[in-house]
Amino acid sequence: MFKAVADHHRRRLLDWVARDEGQTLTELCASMPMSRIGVMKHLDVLEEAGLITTRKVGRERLHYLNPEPLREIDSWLGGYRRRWEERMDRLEELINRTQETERASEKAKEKKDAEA
Amino acid sequence: MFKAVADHHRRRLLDWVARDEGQTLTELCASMPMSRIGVMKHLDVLEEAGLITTRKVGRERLHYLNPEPLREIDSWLGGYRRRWEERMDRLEELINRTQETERASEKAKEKKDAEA
DNA sequence: TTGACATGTAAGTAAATAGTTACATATAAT
DNA sequence: ATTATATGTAACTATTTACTTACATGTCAA
Repeated sequence: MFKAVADHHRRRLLDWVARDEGQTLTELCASMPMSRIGVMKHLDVLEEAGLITTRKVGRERLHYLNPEPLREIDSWLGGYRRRWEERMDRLEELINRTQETERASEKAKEKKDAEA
Repeated sequence: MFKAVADHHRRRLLDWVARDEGQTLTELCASMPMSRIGVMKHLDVLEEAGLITTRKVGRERLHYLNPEPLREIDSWLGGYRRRWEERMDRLEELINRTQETERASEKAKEKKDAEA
């Protein structure tokens, strides 16, 4: 599943399906820079991963999104979300400290200017 | 980058690095079911993707986490998070309706029992 | 029913991936 | 100085991936 969305072509396809559900194969092909078969195979991979479902209507195949499996990625990411927030906090703190230093040296300069 | 974490061995390695930063190559190897070179190559991929950084100290190489690039995955996922919550809501609603129906038929049964 | 259109299957290919063994180098410890 | 430890590099192999072209089937529409 992770591998299914690791490919940027497949992510684009999934985004496309999500934006407008019920598209046919040929409609989806139009947005991709490759042969119909290539697109079909990517869609097969997405379906295999459970990220899209298909329904056959007459001679065409319609594609629908199933976002469910993506929760797995989300929950894996969960543990790391904390980490980059921590980093962000540290960075913010650093910026604050830098600004304090700047303010301090500015004040010193003002004082010096006043003395002169 | 997506491809770097698409592999479950690499995800495990990354989790391992995250849990205890500053581990050496051989320490990390201990947790993996493959040769040292195999592990090294996976770590190289993770480093290439910017997910870990390394520092050489003496004869050993220490590994540190950099969670930053994972934000890209998080933000890509963002658009879909809404989707599965919607689905969840619909499901909940369905459950509520079902329970109402059950309550209704239960009441009907009570009434019938009372009549009898 | 015949032609056009949408999809499906088979088979082949070039390149990337995931792993290996064998050997080389650099540093620490005795 | 020698030996053991930690890492690095090279070269090779098997499998998977990401495509392709050529052909087959199924369905709509005139």
